[in-house]
Amino acid sequence: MSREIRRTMPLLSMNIVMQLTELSARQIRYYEEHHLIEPHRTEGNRRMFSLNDVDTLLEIKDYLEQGMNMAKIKKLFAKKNEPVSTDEPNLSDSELRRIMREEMLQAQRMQKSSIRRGDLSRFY
Amino acid sequence: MSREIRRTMPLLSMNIVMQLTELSARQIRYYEEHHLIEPHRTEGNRRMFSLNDVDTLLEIKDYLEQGMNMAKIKKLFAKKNEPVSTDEPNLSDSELRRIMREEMLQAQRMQKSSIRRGDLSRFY
DNA sequence: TATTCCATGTTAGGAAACCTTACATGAACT
DNA sequence: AGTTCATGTAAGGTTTCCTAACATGGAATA
Repeated sequence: MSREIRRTMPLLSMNIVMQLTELSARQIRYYEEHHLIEPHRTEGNRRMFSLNDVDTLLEIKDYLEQGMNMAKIKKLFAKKNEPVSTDEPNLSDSELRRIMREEMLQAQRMQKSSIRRGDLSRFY
Repeated sequence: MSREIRRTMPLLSMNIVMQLTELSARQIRYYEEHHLIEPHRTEGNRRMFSLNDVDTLLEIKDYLEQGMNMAKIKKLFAKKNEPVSTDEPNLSDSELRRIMREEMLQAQRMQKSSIRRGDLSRFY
């Protein structure tokens, strides 16, 4: 399974994205308001983020820390996402999850070790 | 970030693990009771699973479908985590591939995907 | 300087998701 | 028939997340 697919699957809840990005929920929702990310929603309306969303958030964070404002960031992202456009077939969600499972099955994992809360942002 | 760390990070909530594994919450908790997985907990006592946990759950599921009971599965996992043995072939590879094939034929998940058309075209 | 704007904090009220515990059930053994 | 096993289900409680609204402090601007 390709890396890209893995990275676009909506796997992560708000809680964990806050930890991975060290952003507040308010900030994350604000950036969504500005259409910089568009997280998936569960049936119950909970946001579910992909790893790509996390990447984007980290990028936004970085730009803001550099003094860029939302308007500029928006333009920057607009340019980034512009060029490619074709009409391709869509894959169903179930297919995506199937692919995900496949990938996981192939992994040869041997041992677990637990990671303490708070370690995540350091490693990401 | 190393692969090991990626796979042991507790990123996933119950909800998404149920979807990835097609197991019920009851089942997942039951396997935890039997110490086959030990998901992390948030401060509020919510389970957070790693990709390795998902992997383990899929393995359990397969064994159960093959008619194995928990006692045997436990022993199997115990052996697996023992120091490496030189002779015996790894049967889980072919088994895993079998599950994969089975699951490919399956479908119908509940959640709609946030993955936009275009993201997958490069890979299919 | 005063005003407005921007990015974020905070609070409130409600809903969804998850928790544990306990009891129910049907299939497979004994 | 009784027991065990794996799972379902229900109840009652807690945590996490939601939206909406208002608050705020610093920057930009009039």
